[in-house]
Amino acid sequence: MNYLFENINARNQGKILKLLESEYLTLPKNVNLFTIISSDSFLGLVRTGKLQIVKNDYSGNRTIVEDLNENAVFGSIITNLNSTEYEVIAKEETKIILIDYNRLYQNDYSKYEYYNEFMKNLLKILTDKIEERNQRIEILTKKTIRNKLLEYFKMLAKKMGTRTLYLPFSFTELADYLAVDRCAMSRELKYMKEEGFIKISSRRITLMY
Amino acid sequence: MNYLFENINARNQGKILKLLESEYLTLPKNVNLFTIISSDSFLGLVRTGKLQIVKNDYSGNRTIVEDLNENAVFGSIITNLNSTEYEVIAKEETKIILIDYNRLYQNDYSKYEYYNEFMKNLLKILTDKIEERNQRIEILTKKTIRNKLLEYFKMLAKKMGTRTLYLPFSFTELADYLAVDRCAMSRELKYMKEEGFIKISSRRITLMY
DNA sequence: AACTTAATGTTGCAATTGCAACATTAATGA
DNA sequence: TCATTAATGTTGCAATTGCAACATTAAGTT
Repeated sequence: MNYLFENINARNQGKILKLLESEYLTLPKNVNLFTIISSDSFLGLVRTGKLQIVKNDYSGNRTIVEDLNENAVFGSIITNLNSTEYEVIAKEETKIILIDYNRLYQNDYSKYEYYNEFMKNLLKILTDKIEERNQRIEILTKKTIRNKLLEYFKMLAKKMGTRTLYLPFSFTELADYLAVDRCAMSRELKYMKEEGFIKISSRRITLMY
Repeated sequence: MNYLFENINARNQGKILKLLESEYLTLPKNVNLFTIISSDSFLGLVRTGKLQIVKNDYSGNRTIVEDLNENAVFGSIITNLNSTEYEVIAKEETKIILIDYNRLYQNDYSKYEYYNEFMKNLLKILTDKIEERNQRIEILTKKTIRNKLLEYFKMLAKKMGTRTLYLPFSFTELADYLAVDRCAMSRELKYMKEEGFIKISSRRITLMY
């Protein structure tokens, strides 16, 4: 995964963080970031731990918008957090850095040679995010649960380079990701097993085609 | 819409374009960019005209991936074009600039004060693209055609600030965008009209709720 | 270990949808 | 203008799906 401070030494990292008025924060497990801060105009970086961006819509549904691990970048620049519907939850104790992103645009830092490197890194990260979204759209565009599953498996298998893949999340979360009813998905997976298309043992799935 | 050369004067624009080994191209109407060039590692900018990125999948389906108007930015940085499945078609005579995007990452241009501005602009554009994708995902995640339509209308109405909105594309394309069967969508729109939810006259839609 | 909560599996049934086939209207171009 | 192509509208029907309700198993907590 691309890292925001790739090719920037510790000293210059420090300078950038100071320049951008960033702050360090430690989120205890299960705590929502917005119970600690109120602004959403930041660019966040996960230093250690895991976060989850969760949306609670008006009808009480809870959806995972994004899973964030070490080095992941988040914030309104990527996902609109500008609404009380969103929570940023620490899945375990998590250390983050928050950068005031208005400052990214306000000033001209071109005199600092390392700042350009930083911008290039950020660019790569955003490109990855777009790719991620495109992939999900590609999947959501399929018309049947089976085709969504197959597209998703294909993508994972390609990423891993094998016909055996490990789901990065639970079946409940997978159903969410594919935007289908969990029970209907469970049924479809059963059919696919019965037809010999796939083998499943817990989160390991083997493609037989 | 954000523009790649916002706040950069013509002279510096020229310098950037030279620095990045960009080239000018004019695409005649209905011509596919990839019949003219073969590389896909460019960052494209539409100067005048209209482009459409179209995907032809293995089963012969043709989908519009993206509509690009004046000042729009495109390329593999945003949509993966690395496959013969994709076409970049000019809907009318279109003038574009192609920038070799490997050069964006390879060199350090921080000594050029305007380059930083350019990177900031690019950042904003990518942020917009992510937002666009997030919006579509939000819509595709709805489980019924009606809810997809309502979410889409809501979004458009919000953008326009009125309860009357103009579809930016045809119903056939809308069905594509929502990833539903056109006929089924047409039926659902009929029901919504009958129930007094909306009024439709050609591409103008009025929300009655 | 005992308890609680979350995840998974299963199924009947009604609602929604895709598909196919066709009619009608609008847009395009020679 | 006339012809051709594209877009839209309509509907029956079968397939797919969401929903609800419940059983079972796994995971997490004290």
